[in-house]
Amino acid sequence: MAASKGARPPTIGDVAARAGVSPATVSRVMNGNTSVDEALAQRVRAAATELNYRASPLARSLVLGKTNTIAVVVPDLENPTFQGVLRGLSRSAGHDGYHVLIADSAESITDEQILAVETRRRCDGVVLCAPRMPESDLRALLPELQPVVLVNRGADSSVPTIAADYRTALRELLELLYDNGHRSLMFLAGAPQSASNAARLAALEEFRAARPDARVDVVPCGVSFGDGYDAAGTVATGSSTGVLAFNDLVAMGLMSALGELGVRVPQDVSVVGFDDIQFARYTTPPLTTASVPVAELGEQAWLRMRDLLNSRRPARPLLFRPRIERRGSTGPARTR
Amino acid sequence: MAASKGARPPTIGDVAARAGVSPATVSRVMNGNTSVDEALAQRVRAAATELNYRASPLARSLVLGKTNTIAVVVPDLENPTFQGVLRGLSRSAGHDGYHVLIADSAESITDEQILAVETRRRCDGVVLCAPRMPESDLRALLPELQPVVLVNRGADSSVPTIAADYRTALRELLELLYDNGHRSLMFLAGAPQSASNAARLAALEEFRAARPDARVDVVPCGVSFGDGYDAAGTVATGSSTGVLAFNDLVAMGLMSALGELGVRVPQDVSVVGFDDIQFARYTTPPLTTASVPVAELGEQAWLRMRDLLNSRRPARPLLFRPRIERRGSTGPARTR
DNA sequence: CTGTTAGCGCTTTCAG
DNA sequence: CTGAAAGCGCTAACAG
Repeated sequence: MAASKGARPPTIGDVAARAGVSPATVSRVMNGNTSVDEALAQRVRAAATELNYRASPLARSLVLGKTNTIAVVVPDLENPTFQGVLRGLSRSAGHDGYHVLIADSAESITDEQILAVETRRRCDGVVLCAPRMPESDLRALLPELQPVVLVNRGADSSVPTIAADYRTALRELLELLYDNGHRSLMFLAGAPQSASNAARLAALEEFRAARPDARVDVVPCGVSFGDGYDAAGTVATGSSTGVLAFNDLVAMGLMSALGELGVRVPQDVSVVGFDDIQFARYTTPPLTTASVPVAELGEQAWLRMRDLLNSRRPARPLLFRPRIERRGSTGPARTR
Repeated sequence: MAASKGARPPTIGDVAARAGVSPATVSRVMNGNTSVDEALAQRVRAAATELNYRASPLARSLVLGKTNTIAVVVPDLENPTFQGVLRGLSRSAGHDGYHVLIADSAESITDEQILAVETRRRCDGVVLCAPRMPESDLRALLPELQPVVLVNRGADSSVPTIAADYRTALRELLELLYDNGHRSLMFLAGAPQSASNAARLAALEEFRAARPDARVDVVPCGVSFGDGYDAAGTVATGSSTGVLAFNDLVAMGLMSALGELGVRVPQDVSVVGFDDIQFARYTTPPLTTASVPVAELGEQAWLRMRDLLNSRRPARPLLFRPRIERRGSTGPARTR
């Protein structure tokens, strides 16, 4: 048996002693350096196995100058988007032998920066999801964080970016409603300072320019289920026949409250969401939405990070084009 | 300005040189050791600020023998339960200045153990969520992982455990249906080997013993939306008036498919879920379920871990009693 | 091919 | 109160 009670883990010295060689030789064997006599190598491996030896990642990291760990900082672990990014990132990084340190800033924008810097020092790079961080703060932060990959948020071209094309997707959702005869639309906006909200507003502008006969009201709302629920009154009393929720959560909250108010979807009002979270296809009616492949975002973020870590030039910035999922929550416009 | 292009981070030596003191003194100042002359301390702090110096966590960890990091290993980051545990854990550990390393075993039971051991070495302890790991493997693993906290799974009393009381909660759901006149019940079972499935089956046994006039069929199903969806046929053609889904996901999938089949909930069949995930209250009809405070599970896991790390005797094992949320998906039994 | 030596960046006796 | 020196566990020249 190896480890007994409270025993400190065996060191490379222990293995060396047991195998009757120097620590350097043990190191060579453990790292697959072939320039070691096979007989010796055998002895070393045997000793290592008997002692259940594993090199201390800490010590290796210190001398190698790399931790084999990356950090991901997210504003909110409760948000399905970041959960998906984390999942994709964690899986693909793990696949390449990398570990993931997670930093949840709990929406605190000030903490976020400190957190990012502090976390950065414990690992080899950081994947940053910071949709609300002011542009200027971000610029100041980025150099300190390198290597860094940005998710769902642009910067100068010096830092790799993975993002979903919120603008184009919302534009397509607007067109979908328009094609169904809707001329009076309502957009339930998310966090005013967020990058993805800005992208959506840009889509609105494009749409207004292209479709002067349509009208789109912007109503401040929020990003959560409850926010959508609370917006039902505004929707019910308004004259819009089509509502674009900031995301699926908002759309689901809205539909739920609409149902209680006796407003029928899609007969009375069409509703579209955004993200295509796991539950969107199972609401009643199933939600029309733009499908954002969040796990792939995370996966691609890792691929970029991996390039950076290997001092390869990272692949070009990726702008995922969400797929429009047309389901039961949208239908022809009805005169109200 | 401090850091310029590609500059390596300043070391304690750099600060010492700039302040005209020894590294030891810098160390003392940075660690709040008061036995340093205030004038010197000022100079050191000034130098540190100018250089934007921060002690390398890596080097500190090596010499201090602690990383200020814990790991959490989960079988699946897609599962809302583990997402919640992670969230609660991350927030509360972060609050105490600890970092969280995440290991997603992607349901691979073999990898899980290797992953756990490997991850353990990079940090000070691990919170283990391993509902499917065979008992014997777990016992063998635990000593290597110490300090360790177990979530939703018991072990000998030597290791702190946080769990939800699945048995009692399912028992209460069974009684709820019984009290509504249901005598023919169906349980859609989850992963056969999982600890929480076993707890639910135990509840079934209790119920059968206490209510001999009721009948409960166990149907293998699964844990996901799709699994519930696929079970609708069995439910629709069966004679049960009440269905207990393994969890909310399954219940939602089931209700969705039931709707398509023209089976009304709760008029034709009552459905209960389990977990009370964020969306459960917004399904149509809203889902009756047992509310498991997943984030609190994570939070309490951290509290236990913190005790362990400070070599305090951890607080007693915690068994969260889920709260029954009675909503619209359950009603009086109907003769079928 | 293998051992010796010198660090990685920090903390901590131990002297002075 | 402060500095010199040793060492956390490992790897990477550099000799032999």
